[in-house]
Amino acid sequence: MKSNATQKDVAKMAGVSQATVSLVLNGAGSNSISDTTVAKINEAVRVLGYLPNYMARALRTNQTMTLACVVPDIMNPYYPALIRGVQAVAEAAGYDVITVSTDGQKERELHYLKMALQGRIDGVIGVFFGLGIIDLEPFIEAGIPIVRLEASVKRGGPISIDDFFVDNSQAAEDLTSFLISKGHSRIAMIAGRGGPQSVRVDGYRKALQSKRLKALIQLDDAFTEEGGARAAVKLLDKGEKPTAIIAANDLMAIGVMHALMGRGLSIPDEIAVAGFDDIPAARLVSPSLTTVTQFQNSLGAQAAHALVERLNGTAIGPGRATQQPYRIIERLST
Amino acid sequence: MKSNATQKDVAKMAGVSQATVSLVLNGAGSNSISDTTVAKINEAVRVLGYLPNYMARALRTNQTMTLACVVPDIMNPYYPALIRGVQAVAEAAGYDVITVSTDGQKERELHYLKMALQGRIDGVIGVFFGLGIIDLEPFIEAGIPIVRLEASVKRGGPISIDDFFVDNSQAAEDLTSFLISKGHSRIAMIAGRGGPQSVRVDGYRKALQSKRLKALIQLDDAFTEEGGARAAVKLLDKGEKPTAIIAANDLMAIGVMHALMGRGLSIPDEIAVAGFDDIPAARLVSPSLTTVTQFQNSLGAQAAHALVERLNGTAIGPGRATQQPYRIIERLST
DNA sequence: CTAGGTAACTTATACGTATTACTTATACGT
DNA sequence: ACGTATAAGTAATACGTATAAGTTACCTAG
Repeated sequence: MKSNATQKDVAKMAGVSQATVSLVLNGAGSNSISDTTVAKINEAVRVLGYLPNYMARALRTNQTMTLACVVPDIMNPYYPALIRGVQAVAEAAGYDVITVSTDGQKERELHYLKMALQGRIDGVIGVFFGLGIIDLEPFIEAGIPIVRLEASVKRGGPISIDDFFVDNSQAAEDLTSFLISKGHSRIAMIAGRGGPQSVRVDGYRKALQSKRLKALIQLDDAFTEEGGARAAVKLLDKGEKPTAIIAANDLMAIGVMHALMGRGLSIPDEIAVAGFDDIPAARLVSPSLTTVTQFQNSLGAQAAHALVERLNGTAIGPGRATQQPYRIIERLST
Repeated sequence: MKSNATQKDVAKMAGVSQATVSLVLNGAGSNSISDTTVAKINEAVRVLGYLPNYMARALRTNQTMTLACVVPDIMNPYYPALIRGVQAVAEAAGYDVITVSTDGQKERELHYLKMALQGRIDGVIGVFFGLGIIDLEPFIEAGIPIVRLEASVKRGGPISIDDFFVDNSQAAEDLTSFLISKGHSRIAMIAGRGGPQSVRVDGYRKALQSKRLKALIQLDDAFTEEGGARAAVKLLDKGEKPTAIIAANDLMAIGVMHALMGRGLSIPDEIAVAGFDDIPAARLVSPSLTTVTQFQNSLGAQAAHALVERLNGTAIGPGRATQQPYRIIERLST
């Protein structure tokens, strides 16, 4: 278990002091070190395979050049695209990204935020289900920049947290109106509880109210395919016969599709189905699923950009809230 | 930007020395510190909201309590399940897990391995496409435990890298035989190049040879849905008319299914389709996809377990190679 | 011929922690 | 009463780096 070469080792081999080694390795040419010395040091670095000790450097500089990307569930196909967007921008700016999965639990969200306070990360991009602005404020005050990804309209307060939000309520309203314009009048909604899900339900309600149509909502605890299937079965067992079903996310929508097929109902002829998120599987199911994309990749990239701006001081002052686009993607399920 | 409280601050508030604070916070009761002092220190910790500085501690102890899980592509639905398995075991053992995506590029794989040499992580669990045992050896010698996840039979050499492997060649052979037993005799295979893909092609070849059947292979560069669709179209355009198609992974299989549907061919009546990996979408497509699961969650868990054993010294000595199970999951596409 | 400027370094120190070696004071057995 | 053992803590140091503050030797302007 031979430990790594240190600057001291390099210095000894090159016949100089440790400080000189450090200067050569970091000094952006602004220092006065002779070419021959630089050459000797570089040679020693090469021979010894020197790599800087990350911990020592971070301790000294108080910078880790690492960001955390905090998401509720890495197994939910919505998030990997987001993460990719973050990684692309962050790495271009010289930051490493570590990804962590919280299950949407407040405790785990806090756990990872505390990693920042312990000096392990320089900043955080996150989708927070459990934490509100009050929980986040201490971190901001401690100098940890945070960028949030949100599902409803935000306004940007005095606290310097940047928000990127997609107006999910409006999106749900649009999607519902879209179905109405297609001739549907008995439209049901299937959703999980809390978070973005309930925001989407609100939008659905609004669209129906404006047309004086009746809302028909079936909730389930799980945001998953199983949850969607369960809710669909419950709905049908109640004797309801909607001509269209909106699910609060694609996983649930796919569950709904299976439940309907299981009952021998044809999609979209007897019942149309639509979802949210445009996960990769939405294109793959048959019939392909009509859904709403939030351009996750670009969303992640912009969030990372904003965070980097905070970190390098390009952006200061109060929190900015930026609206992001969505788009209905019509496929064969409607 | 107020910085965090340190042990020195705690010590001052409690009226003791920094060393005492450290002893109280880490000493597992084996130290002789009076109850009243312990109480004073704990109170000060609480009031100041003290959190240990991770970097300083890691520098001192040479341990980060962090593992890296290195996978080729976080957007490939095969991996999140694996990662979850790793996380569960690692966190139970007190380790944090960071996940990184390499695109299967040798350079990026090396980059993350070097993070370990820089003292940023204690050990690595990885799916390496670009790196061989020769590339890995220096890291082992530097004391970084590595556990590999492999797609073909490994034997466990003198170097203490632990391998968990699924015999993908045998799995492909079994899957092919399964289709033959279902009465198919013209079976085509669609695959990407290199890595596990070619191992699967080998198994397919073996099964056909033993029955004196002709192999029919169509390659594409991308392991994705698009790649699968492209290859299927090419195959059909050649005038081939297989009764079954095996794709080297589920994403490609789903692409194949779309291509076939696009041509008005019914699945499985005219052409049966099977894939590999049992990604979540495999259950969701219609018809649902016959595939081979590798029990990714359990695979990840076992790999993490082995790594933790290396880290705490429970396991020493030469590399162990452990075979892991697979299972054909028959669904409606065959 | 000297003041001072600069090139090319080195010395010393701090970051926050863990840990070893040392110092007291008190208790205890004989 | 004396030596020793133990409890309860402190002082000092090292981990590897970055950087501020010197220190030389040499060179040039006046």
